[in-house]
Amino acid sequence: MSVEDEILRQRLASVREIRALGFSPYGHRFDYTHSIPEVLRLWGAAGAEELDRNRTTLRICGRIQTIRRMGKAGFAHLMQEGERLQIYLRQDSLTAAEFDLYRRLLDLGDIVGAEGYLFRTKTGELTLHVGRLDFLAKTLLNMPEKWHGLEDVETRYRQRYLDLIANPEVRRVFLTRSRIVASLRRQLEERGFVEVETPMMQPIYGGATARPFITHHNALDIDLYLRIAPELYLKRLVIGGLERVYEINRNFRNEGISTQHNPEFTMLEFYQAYTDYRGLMDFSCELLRQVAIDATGSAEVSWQGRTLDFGRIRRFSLREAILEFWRDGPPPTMDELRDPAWLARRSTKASPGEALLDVFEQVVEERLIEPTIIYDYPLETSPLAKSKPDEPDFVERFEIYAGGIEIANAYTELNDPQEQRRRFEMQLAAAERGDEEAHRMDEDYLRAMCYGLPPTGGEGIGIDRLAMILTDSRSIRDVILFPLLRPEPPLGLAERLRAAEAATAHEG
RNA sequence: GAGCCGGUAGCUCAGGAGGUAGAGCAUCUGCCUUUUAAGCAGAGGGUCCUGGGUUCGAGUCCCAGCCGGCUCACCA
Repeated sequence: MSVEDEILRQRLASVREIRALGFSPYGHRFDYTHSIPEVLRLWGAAGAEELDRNRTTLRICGRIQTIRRMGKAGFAHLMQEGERLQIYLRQDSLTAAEFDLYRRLLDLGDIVGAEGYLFRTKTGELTLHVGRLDFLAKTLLNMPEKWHGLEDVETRYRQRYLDLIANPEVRRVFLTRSRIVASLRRQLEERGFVEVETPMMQPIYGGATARPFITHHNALDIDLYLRIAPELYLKRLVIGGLERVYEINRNFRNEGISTQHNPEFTMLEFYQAYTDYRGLMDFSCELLRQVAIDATGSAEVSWQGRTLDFGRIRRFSLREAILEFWRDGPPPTMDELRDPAWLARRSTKASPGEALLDVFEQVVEERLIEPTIIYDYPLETSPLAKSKPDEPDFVERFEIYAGGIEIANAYTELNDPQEQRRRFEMQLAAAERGDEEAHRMDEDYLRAMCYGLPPTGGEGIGIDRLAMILTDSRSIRDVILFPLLRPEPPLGLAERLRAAEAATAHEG
């Protein structure tokens, strides 16, 4: 018999004994007077005499993290909400059943409730002297090892609950992620933005360049696409008079998986009527500075051994950045960056604009460690952005980089329907040349634009990537609770549970 | 999709010139009423990822595959 099956049988035998002693192995409501973090906050600094003088009865609960049995007494640590408190149990303070429960039937990972009073041990640790012990939930499988936690990356992702139990820093990462989202919501709400939800299943996908997931609706007998972006729906809402809207939700892109890409990822998109990309740059700087403070306590964030200052976000135009960050010999001149022949020598891309962006991505992108705004992008790569009045081959668009990755993309929205029609037609031509990711013609969106989209600025912020930066995480999987993995083969657990149940039933 | 690295007990990991598989934690038994990586004494536990091949003999060498990680490509 394998170790796991042996443990399974032992634990199921314990379940029967716990019941026989009058406890419930899968308990019931437990009204604790204080959570463990509350206990630590209230009494963490209280001295031994003070605790003895003001002896109060508390009820606490949590998962058993360590247990040290010493004959007629012993200690355990209970873990709740990421913090732990020691409890002390002794034979002469408990009923026979309670002591038996503690002595023979508690395993690491079990969830218990305890009532008692606080004291300090010889070594000074705050500890609950238990007068009543309650059983709340049994663990049937071995918990991860206590010294090293859970290291196996695959298990950490597949069984995130174990990761959260065993690795306190993982818990902190996801709490920080939650604070990031809360901070963004609060800041947007304070400025009058309205949160909305737009379709995830779309008949025509758009708003980004990516391959989609396709699904099927049976009753309507139509294929639908999981959205690659909410952009076109949010702008319809701006047309409808929701002048400040935002959505924080999932996008789905049928592309490769990497440390920076998960097929489903979370995006904040917000639109503000009557502003432009300059206005959004200023807003973004405030937004990111405050998010950094709310998430980490400081606008200066440590990332992979460097310090990123979200209080001072640099700004370069795309072409300035190429000159600034050029490392491969003497930098080109601004005239060369404007010269299609020069660009064609530097990139295999079809058009000068695409080639310029290609050069930027080769030369600059990974060097943008410090938070940086890059603005003024080539028109060809931005089918939904308004062009610059004085430079029609470029659009009023910027991206924000930090840690060498793109975390935001924003532009002044194109609001001329005839120009939008021409851009769609350019995309169709690209699609005919074989560009799988080219934008589709979206006449329904064109119709909406024909009713008048006010001058508007719109921005998307990649929440997962922002969370990576603000939690010092190297992989997007470390900030997504359940990243996509290939499915596991069948576990055979139901069969093992059935066998163990049959075996212990015979013993009983 | 390509390259590199990895997969040994429930967990964390050693080991391996080819010759019956190791530690710590966890589990079980015994002792222990202020311990805290509790301690002490003993015991059980393995498809060394899978399938082929070479060999008297493969966990170790070779090939293929599976799963994962990293890098690159695509992308945000």
